Amino acid sequence: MRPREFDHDEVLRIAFDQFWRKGVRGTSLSDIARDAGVQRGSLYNAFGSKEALFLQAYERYAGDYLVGLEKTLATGSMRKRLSAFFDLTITNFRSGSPPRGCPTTRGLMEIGAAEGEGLDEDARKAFANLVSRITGLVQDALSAGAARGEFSGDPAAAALHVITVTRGLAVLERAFDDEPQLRKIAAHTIDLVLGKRGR
Amino acid sequence: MRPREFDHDEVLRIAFDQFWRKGVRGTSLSDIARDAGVQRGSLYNAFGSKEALFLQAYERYAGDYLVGLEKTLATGSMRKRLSAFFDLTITNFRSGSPPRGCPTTRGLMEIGAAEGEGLDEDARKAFANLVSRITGLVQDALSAGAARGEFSGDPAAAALHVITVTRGLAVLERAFDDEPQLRKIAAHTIDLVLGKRGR
DNA sequence: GGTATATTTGACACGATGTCAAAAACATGG
DNA sequence: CCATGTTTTTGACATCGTGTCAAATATACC
Repeated sequence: MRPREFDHDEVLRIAFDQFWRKGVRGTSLSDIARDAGVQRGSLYNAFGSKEALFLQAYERYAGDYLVGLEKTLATGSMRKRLSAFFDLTITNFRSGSPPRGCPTTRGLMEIGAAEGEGLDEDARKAFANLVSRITGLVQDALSAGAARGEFSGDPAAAALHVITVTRGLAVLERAFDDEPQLRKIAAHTIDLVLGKRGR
Repeated sequence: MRPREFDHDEVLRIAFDQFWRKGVRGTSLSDIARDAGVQRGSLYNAFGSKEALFLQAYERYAGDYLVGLEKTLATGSMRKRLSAFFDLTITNFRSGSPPRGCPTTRGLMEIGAAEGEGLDEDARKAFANLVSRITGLVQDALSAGAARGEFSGDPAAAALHVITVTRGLAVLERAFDDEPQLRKIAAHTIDLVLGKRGR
C-alpha cells in the first residue's frame, strides 16, 4: 500500500477552520487543498465528499470541545459551573475576527438542506449527538447541587432550557454582534434556573 | 419601455418557497426560473444576484409574517398571548414536510458566510430588523398585563428572553425533530417568565 | 526484487453563478 | 401611423466548484 502523504488529522483541523470561518457554502475544496498542501483529488479519495469532509472535521472538533467542556464543568458551585458554561459558549462562538459564530448551529443550518436525504440523517445524528452530550454534562452539573429555582427537582428540564438559550444566543449573536447583551441574557437565564442570587 | 412579463411579487413568493424548502445553497436560479416560468437572465436583470433575490424574497415574507404576528398578539391575557406566540412560532417552522425549519434562522446562518463583506451587512440588518420588531411586539404584549414572574417590571428583558428561546427552539428543531419536546420547553419558558400558573 | 494495494495526479463531465451584447416589445412624441 | 428610446428578454459565453475516473506512482509485504 502506498502511504498517505498528508496528516489526516491536520487536514481535518485545517478544513474545520475554513468551514468555521467561511461556512460550508463559502469554502471550496480547492481552498482547503491549497491551505493544506494537498491535491484536491486526494481529499475526495480520503474523505468522500465535501459534506463528508465537513462532518468528519466537525466530529473531530466536537471531541475536543467535549473534553474541554467536561473539564470546565467538573468543579465549583452550581452557579459557578453554569456561569462557566455560558462563558465558554459565548467566548467560543465569538472567537475569531469577525466572530465565527457557533459551528454547531451554523453546521446544522447549512447541512441537510438539499432535497435528497442520503447523508443528511448522519449529519443530524452528529449534531444531535453533540447537543445531547452537552445537555447531559450540564444536567450532571445541575444535579451536583441543590437547585432552588423554578427547575428544582428536574435537572433534565433545567439543562434543556439552558441548552435552548445557548442555541438562541448563537443565533442572536449573528444578528446583533452585541456581546454585552448576550451576557446579560445568560446571566438572567442563570437566575431563572437557579433562583436569584441572594434571594 | 418594454413591460415586465412576470409578476414581481409572484416570483418573490415562488423563490422564497424554494429557498425555505431547500435552503439558499440547495436552490439554484435555474430551479426558480423553471418554477416561475421566467428566464434565468430575467431574474438577474430584475433582482441582481441570488443573494439579493433571497433577501428581497425574505423581506416580502417578513412583512406578511409581522402582520400575522401582530394580529395574533393583539388580544387576550398575557399568558394567552405568549402561548399564541410560541404556538405560531413552532407551527411556522415545523410547517411543510419535511419541516422547513425557521427561515430567519436558516437565512442568518446561510447568508453572510463568505469572506467578502459587501451585501452581508444588508443581510444582517434585514434579519436584525425582523428580530427587533418581533421582540417589540412581544414586549408590548408583555406590557399589556401585570407580570408576576422573575421579569416583572422588565418587559424588555422578558421579551428578549422569550425571543432567545424561540431562536434556540429553531435550532433544536433541526437537531431532534421532536415537536412535543419543543412545546414542553415553550410551556416551561412561559412559566419562567410569567410565574407558574396558579401559583 | 516482484507484486498487490492504496494514493496521487491530471483530465474530464456537469452544473451553477454571473456577464454581456443583440433582439424584442412597448411607451411616447411627432 | 411611424420613428425613437428605453427596458426587458434571450442566448451565448466565461469562470468556478463538485465529483468521477483512469493512469501513474509509491510503498509494504512476500
